[in-house]
Amino acid sequence: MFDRINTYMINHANLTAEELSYFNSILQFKTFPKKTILLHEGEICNFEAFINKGCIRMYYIDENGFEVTLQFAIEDWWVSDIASFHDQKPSNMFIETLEECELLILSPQSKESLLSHVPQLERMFRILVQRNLSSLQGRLFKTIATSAQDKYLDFIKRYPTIPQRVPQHYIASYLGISAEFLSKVRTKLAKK
Amino acid sequence: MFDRINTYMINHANLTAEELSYFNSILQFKTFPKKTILLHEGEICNFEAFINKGCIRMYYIDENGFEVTLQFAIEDWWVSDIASFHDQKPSNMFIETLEECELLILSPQSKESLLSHVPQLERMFRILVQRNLSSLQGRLFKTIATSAQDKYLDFIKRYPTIPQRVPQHYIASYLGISAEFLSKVRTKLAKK
DNA sequence: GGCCGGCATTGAACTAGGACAAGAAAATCA
DNA sequence: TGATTTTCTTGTCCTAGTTCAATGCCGGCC
Repeated sequence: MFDRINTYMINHANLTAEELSYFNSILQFKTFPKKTILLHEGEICNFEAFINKGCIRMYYIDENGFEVTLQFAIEDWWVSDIASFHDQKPSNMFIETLEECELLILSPQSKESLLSHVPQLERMFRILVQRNLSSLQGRLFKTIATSAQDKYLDFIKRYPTIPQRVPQHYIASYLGISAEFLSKVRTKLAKK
Repeated sequence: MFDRINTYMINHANLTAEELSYFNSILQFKTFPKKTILLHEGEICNFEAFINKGCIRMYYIDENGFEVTLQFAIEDWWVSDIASFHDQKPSNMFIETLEECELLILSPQSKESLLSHVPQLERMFRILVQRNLSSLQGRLFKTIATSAQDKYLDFIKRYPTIPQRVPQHYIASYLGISAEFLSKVRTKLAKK
């Protein structure tokens, strides 16, 4: 149950055996069926979840029902709306399972106590957020500067396993193009 | 010289008088003329700079010379390519002054020693990055989901002082639209 | 096995925004 | 002050991507 996350922790921080077992003790293990909405717009996000198994999507919806996928997340990723989690304010995104999921969950209180017991994890979480920020910066650039085709090619290169796991129209909504146009891009690519 | 940053620090962390003066002691004060490139693509970013005075732009350029402005920053902002700064790896962005600037600078070493002397600042920097991440998430959404006009209106609402300080075509490159089209959007808005 | 709902494809008509070009206006500087 | 460079505007034509609608497809479920 903790294999995956412990391997992860060993690679991302160096904790003593006691620290690691304390960490494990405060995690809550939960499973969720496919298509469960873990966070609704307007709710406060009270989890920071490590994906032990499964696939999750974070997305926004505007007034007209237009969806933008912010992120897909699979095994070994942390998922949360950090702004909402951290400031305990209503989120403006949705988080939804795309497959049956096994999650290891930190609540705001357990994270708080984790950080006070193991202060060096402050650093790991900071780095996690930094990485996230930096890759989002790069993505914004590509979203603005490149064609639909290049975005798609870049996507399958960066996330080669995702297309097998999630419906294609969600990928379109990640790339910021319509599902129909993604289909056209793909058939054009296939002809080469 | 330290007024502005000390006010900032008092609002964002609570340090003792000694900690604050230690903090001041490791900052390096520097001024730069307008249009100085502080960081070139390919270089390692070795500063995290607090803007005491002036205005700065961070941007990407693609192979065809197409520019995307990632961020404008003015007084009270921190500016850096954190990924490059933190991992000491080449940056893929540019950072440039748009006005004459007064900066208070942390080097990687001084930040390191700052964090080991005043570990609670780890938290302040993490929160800074989190805020940044969260606002970038919102921006990506708007970039994809809204029209040029709405993006522009949103921009002047969020950053009302920026349009007076920076050339309009840079704003266009922030919004992800052409300078010409921004001009058309503006004349259309002016007619109402 | 048949039906149903989500998903992908394709085509035709349309549009937001881009590219280019040429001036006008404003800022910079000697 | 005038000269030069940078910025902004306006018009025309063009295209990448959208919207809408129709069709087919696959997988799940009774």
